[in-house]
Amino acid sequence: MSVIDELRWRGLLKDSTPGTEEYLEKHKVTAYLGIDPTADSMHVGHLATLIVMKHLQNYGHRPIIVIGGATGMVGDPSGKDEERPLLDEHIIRENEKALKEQVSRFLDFDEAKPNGAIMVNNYDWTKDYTLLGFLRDIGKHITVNYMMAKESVKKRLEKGISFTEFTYQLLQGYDFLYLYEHYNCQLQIGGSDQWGNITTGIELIRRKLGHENQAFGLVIPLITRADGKKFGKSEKGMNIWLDPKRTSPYQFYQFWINTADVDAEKYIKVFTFLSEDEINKLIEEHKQAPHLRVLQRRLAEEMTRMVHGKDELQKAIEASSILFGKGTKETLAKLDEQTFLAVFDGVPQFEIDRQELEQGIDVVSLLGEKTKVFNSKGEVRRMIKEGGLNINQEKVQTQERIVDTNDLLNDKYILIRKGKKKYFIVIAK
RNA sequence: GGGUGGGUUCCCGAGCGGUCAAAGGGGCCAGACUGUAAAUCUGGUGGCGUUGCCUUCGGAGGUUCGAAUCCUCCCCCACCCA
Repeated sequence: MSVIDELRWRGLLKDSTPGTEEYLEKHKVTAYLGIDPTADSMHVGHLATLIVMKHLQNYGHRPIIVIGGATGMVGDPSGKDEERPLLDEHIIRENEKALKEQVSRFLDFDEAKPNGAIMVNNYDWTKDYTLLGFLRDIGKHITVNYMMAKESVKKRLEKGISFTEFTYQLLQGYDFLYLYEHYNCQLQIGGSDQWGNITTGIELIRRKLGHENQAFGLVIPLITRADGKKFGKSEKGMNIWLDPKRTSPYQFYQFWINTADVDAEKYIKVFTFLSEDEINKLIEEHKQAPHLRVLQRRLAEEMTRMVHGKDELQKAIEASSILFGKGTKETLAKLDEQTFLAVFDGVPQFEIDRQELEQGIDVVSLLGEKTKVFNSKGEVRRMIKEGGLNINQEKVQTQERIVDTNDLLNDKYILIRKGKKKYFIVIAK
């Protein structure tokens, strides 16, 4: 099987420029993927293209990760309705460092291997380029007509697009040209929104270096959700990050566990490296007994292990079974402090004065006033009335419920649950 | 610069002197059912000392016993004309 076939059955191939498949079958190439250093961590939205890079590497091709230090300073209009804020150099450098570390978890950066991955920053070859030089060497080869025809530009003509963002595709096109010349990089990978930028690069290589120079592009489809919501966000719309400091491994695991059935079938192909046979077996198994959710479990396992490692995966599974399995007041009380904190890592925490607790406080003022777990007392009352409030896994029956030091777990914590799966911790200080 | 239509609670949007904490929809929250799913159904969705009181309808003033609703000025948005 060729790498293209592999990507195709996995649903990772949306489109590629003519001749890509044939070329990849006959040659080992160098392929590049650009990542914007807009944050100091990637999120699950970055995963799909990164995984394509890994597949390429597995098939003997060499991946280059390009940190968009320069392009990030300009801003890509693709898929954006409005002008983007610019990033300054200091932030970009900081972010680059963090991203480097993350990517090396996925790709093999072993320099000794012919297809060892490398990482570069386009700021390094762009920063000293003079305006005149750029206009003469690069701008001369591409017509404005060509640039205006791009979807990303066309969409913005009504609303307005700055010259800076208009130029973006040339800048990214130049990256491809530079990499082609210096790293023999012939393939660019991207999301489908990158098609326009990628083809500009290919066009630039051909026009500047001549027709015998072949470069290719390959884009993956937008990863969607069956319910139409944007993939890669938590219920609250927060990004699911790869950095455990931003999204705890437990939350990360839960993100995948909560995948809808139809999506799970799709995602397990896209995001894991399991074989086609194995995946088909899992899908079959899932259809036999959907309530066991083997697909979601396996997906969450594979992803958490890939991103956070075996130990963190184990902890996430344990935490989940305590929270969603037979979690009772008794099992909670048995947890030692360290395990408790690990399980509830990332759960919002609130503090309460210990002395007040010794006297006993009614739930309503504790949660609605003293700690602000809830926005108002009215909200707490409402929640109790609806039967959606639990303290240490026991349902709160009445508004008069008094909370005192007897409710403390490990003599320190009170576990609040709202609804089925929203947790809060109150800490006695 | 001229004109017209607008700015209402998280969002859209009704209200156009009292019966307005403000219809309806969306979203969100909870409950039932379930598989930590989907769909469906039910309830909730400004605050508080909750038969009541307080704050809210772009901003500031004013008229009135009483204003989201009327008047004045100002700010902002959309469209049209120059």
